[in-house]
Amino acid sequence: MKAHSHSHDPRGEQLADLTGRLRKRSRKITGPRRAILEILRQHPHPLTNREIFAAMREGNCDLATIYRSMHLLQEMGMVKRFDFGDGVARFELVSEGDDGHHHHLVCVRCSRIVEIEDCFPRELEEEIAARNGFRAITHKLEFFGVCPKCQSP
Amino acid sequence: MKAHSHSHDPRGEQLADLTGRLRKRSRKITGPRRAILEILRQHPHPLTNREIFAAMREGNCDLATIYRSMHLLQEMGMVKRFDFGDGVARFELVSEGDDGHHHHLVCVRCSRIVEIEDCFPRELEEEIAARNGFRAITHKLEFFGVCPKCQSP
DNA sequence: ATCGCTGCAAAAATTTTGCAGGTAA
DNA sequence: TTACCTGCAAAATTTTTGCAGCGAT
Repeated sequence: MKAHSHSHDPRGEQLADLTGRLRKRSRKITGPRRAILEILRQHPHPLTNREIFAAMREGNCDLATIYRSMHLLQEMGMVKRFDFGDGVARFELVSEGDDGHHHHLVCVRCSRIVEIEDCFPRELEEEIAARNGFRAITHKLEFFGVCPKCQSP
Repeated sequence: MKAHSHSHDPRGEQLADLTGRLRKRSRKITGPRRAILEILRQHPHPLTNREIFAAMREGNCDLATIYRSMHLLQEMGMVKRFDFGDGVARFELVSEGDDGHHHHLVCVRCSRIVEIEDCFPRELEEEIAARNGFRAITHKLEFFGVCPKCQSP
C-alpha cells in the first residue's frame, strides 16, 4: 500500500511531492513556502492565514508572504479556500490528482471541525444547472451545529 | 389571495409589516432603517453593505449605521447573511414566518444570481448529524457556474 | 423624558501592493 | 544570470467602536 492510496488525505502526501508540484511549474521552493506547506500538511482542517502565521516558529515569514503564497497555491490548485461565514478565508491542502472537493461540519460553539464526505447529489446538481442554463456548475456546502462536547453545559 | 401568500418572497411584504416587526421589539423606526428595509425589499438578491449604501439617494445614511442595522436585523431574524466566497458579507430580507433558508446559483463571470429552491436532502443531513453526534444542524449551500449569457464569448 | 439611534471620527482587522534587495535555479 | 520571491512599509478594504447629540416613542 502506497502513501498515496488515500489520495484525499493531504497528510498522505510528502513535502517532497508538494515542492515537486511547485518545481514543475517553475516556481521556487523557498523557506516560507516550505514552512507553509508543512503547516498545512500537519493540519487536517482549514486554517486562516493568521493561524498559519501563528504556527510559524520564530519570525519565519511575513504575513504578506503568506497571503501571496495562498494566492499562488490556490491558483495552482494546491490549496482550496473555504468560508465558514465569519468573513475570514480558510485554506486546506489539496492532494495531487484530487480536486479537494469535500465539506465540513463546524461546531458553532467551539469551532471544532469534522470533515464530511457526503456531497450534494450530482444528479440534482446537474438538473439545477440544466434548468437554469448554467455550465461548469460546482457548489460550496458547509454544515453547522452543536458538537457532542458542547451539548453538555 | 393575500399579499403574504408568497411567504418566501420578501417583495410580498409591505414596508409597514417590516417596521411593525421592529416596533414589536421596541426598536425604533428611523429614516435610515426605513431606507435600508426599502432597498432590501426592492432587491431580490443578497446585497453587500456597500451596495446598500450606494443605493441610498443623497447621503441618507452613514455606512456605520448600515453595519449596525444589519447586525440588529440579523439578530432579529429579519435578514440573513450569505457568503459567496469573495470575503464580503451579503444580506437578504427574510419574510415573517419564514426562516429564509434557500440557496443561490451565482455566475462566476458576471455575478448574476438565481435563487434556488432545491435543498440538501433532509434525511441525509440528519444522518450526518447523528453520525457525528451533532445537534441543531443546518447548512449553507451555494452553487457556482457560468450563466447562459456568459457562455457565448 | 427616556432610551435608542445616528453621524462623525477613529480604530481595528483583513487583505493588497510597491519597492529594493535577496535567492533559487 | 535571471526570474522569481521576500521583507518591510504603506495603503486599501471591510468592519467595529466611542462619543456627543438628536430623535422616536
